[in-house]
Amino acid sequence: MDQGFFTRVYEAVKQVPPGRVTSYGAVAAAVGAPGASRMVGWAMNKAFSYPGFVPAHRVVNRNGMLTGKHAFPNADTMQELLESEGVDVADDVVVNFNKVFWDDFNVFPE
DNA sequence: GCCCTGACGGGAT
DNA sequence: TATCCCGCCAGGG
Repeated sequence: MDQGFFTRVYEAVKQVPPGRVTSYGAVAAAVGAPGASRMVGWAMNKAFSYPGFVPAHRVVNRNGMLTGKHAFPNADTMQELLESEGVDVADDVVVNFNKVFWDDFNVFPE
């Protein structure tokens, strides 16, 4: 049941628990599209149009940098949300990214 | 229906 | 180790 590539990405991102962050590549691989990290970011941009809450702010690039903060109402919203969940962010970059990194996705059976 | 862009990632230099 | 270039897939003009 192909609900759409984006939907699959949203479901994966929604699996990320608060206080934890993941990378686009990890999500892409989780949905069965390793390398399509760009698609993940593109989907996140549309995440606000998706019903339900998609923690797009918990998805950063592999450097831990908040590259998508511009997609939020305010450029600081993404950072504020992360800090609010216990994720330390400094200069648009997740501190201790290696510690808060989360990739225990529930792999989809296809 | 073609071309370009886009919240990235990895390999090569 | 840092920087550059190419490739992923889908959407929009």
